[in-house]
Amino acid sequence: MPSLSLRTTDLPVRPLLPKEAGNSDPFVKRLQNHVSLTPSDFDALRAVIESEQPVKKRRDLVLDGYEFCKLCFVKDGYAARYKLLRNGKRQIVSFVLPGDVVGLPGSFLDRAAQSVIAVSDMNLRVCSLEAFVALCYARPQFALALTWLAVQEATIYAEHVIDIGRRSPTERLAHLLLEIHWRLTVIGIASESAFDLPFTQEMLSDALGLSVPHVNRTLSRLKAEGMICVDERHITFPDLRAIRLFAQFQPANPGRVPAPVPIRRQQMA
Amino acid sequence: MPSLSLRTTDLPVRPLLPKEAGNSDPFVKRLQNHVSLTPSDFDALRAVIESEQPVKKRRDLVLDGYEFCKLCFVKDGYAARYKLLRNGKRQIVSFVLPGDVVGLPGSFLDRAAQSVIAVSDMNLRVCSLEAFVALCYARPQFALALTWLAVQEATIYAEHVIDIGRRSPTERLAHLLLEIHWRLTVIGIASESAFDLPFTQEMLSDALGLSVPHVNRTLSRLKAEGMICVDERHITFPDLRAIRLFAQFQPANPGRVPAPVPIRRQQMA
DNA sequence: CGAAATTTTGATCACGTTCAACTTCAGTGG
DNA sequence: CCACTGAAGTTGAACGTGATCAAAATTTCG
Repeated sequence: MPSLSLRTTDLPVRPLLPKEAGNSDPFVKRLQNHVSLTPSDFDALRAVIESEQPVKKRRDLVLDGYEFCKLCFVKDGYAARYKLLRNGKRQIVSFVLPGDVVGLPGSFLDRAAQSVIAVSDMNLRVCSLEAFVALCYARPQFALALTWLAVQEATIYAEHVIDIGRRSPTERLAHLLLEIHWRLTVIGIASESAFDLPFTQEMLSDALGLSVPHVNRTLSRLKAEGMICVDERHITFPDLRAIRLFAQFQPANPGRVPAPVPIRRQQMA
Repeated sequence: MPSLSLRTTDLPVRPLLPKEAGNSDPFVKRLQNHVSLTPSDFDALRAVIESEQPVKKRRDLVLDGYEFCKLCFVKDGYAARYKLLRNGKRQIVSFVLPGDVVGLPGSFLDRAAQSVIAVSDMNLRVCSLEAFVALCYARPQFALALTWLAVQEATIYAEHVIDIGRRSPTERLAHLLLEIHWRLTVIGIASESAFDLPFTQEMLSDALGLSVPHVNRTLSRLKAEGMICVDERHITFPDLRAIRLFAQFQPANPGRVPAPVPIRRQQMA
């Protein structure tokens, strides 16, 4: 059984959230999609980060059923949230990309409801939930940004429910590929109509509720119909609009948090 | 096409969040599962509520693709979040129970990603997202409570993904019934091992990604195996532990928000 | 290089959909 | 009071999709 939790004392502390973090760090980038952060906010955020953790491919980061109370901001690398069932089947609930938070939602529950496994080598920035909550009390914009992230998470899950429940296998796969592409675009590591798929067909099948052979055939079908081109793991959409229409994909855009208007002025409006 | 949004001027304003709200209102009850609220907090919450809205059965509260920027706290009644697909199929993403928030997650996006329809007559307490956010800036505990609610929402969705993706129809249906039972228990309108199901088999089928006849047969199967008893819409679990084990149902318990420790003391710990 | 993981292809079959008919029941108006 | 309507639940027969199992081809990695 893989070890339960990250031991934050494993490694010497490295430079955390370097000065140019505003531009480079994918988590910060996502925060800034929702709220404006002052230099002082950056300092405060930097202060709650305990350590930077490298993680090896195939390591479990969170284990279903165990308590986990860290927030890990993914600096780079990929992971998957999944649940193993009694019958041996596995359902992948969502893919974790750079800028995502491992421990959202797991760390908010008394015990995690799913496991999270690294599907590539990763680098995480770790902080305790307690410290982050303290930050939220001091600077409510972080609490609101966190709400927005949680909402975005929920929205993605909702689309997965729709995919698996009622979309045909081709639509389903197309939709998932478009989702991944979109999320990679947001953090700036995909071009406008192509991306490198970091997941195997087995993972796709466990995410889509299909069998591996069927995912393979469905992938071929998308290729044959000219909706995608595949070279190794590099996926290109020859006509992005067309495939988005086909899969009914709408990028879910959680807007910005309304500005912190003083209550008094707001009541006048 | 049903009308887009609640017009908050339709009706004279009724008494909002009555004094005994602390005990009776299901939304307040859920908030208090996560944070402690002072009388002053109650006043502030009451102040952001614009109106109380009755809604008729079968009315759409939110329409997929349109902007919606209210938060509606469900006082009583039931609703369903769903998406209509091109092929005419419908996927229900989640059921909305008393104490839930219509507009979570819809109102946080530039345009709602799903529709919400009332499946019974309902009563809602409405406030604007903007006003609630202002409240969150002034009193961060509301922002954190909101985060916790969003996380809980995401957790429920994740279970739906697992249901639909990899659980057998019987497990799936059992799991959904247990989820509804559990959520009704939390707000105090279900007994320990029985509840009144507010949804039709057609809705269950659209939530589970199954056909209506199959839901019917699956329901019969659960009855035949003695896992549930059904009288009209009243469901009883003769052996709650057994069926929870069978469906691998774990009530997801989003704990309390860590107390607002002053930063200084926290660093000493 | 050898071993393991991943992708690809094929044949068979079970499960759940589809379609259709029928029942029951509540509400409504003649 | 009864006929009519529409919603909800129930049952059966036929069909098709996608799972399952198996094996080979290919790639990745230690």
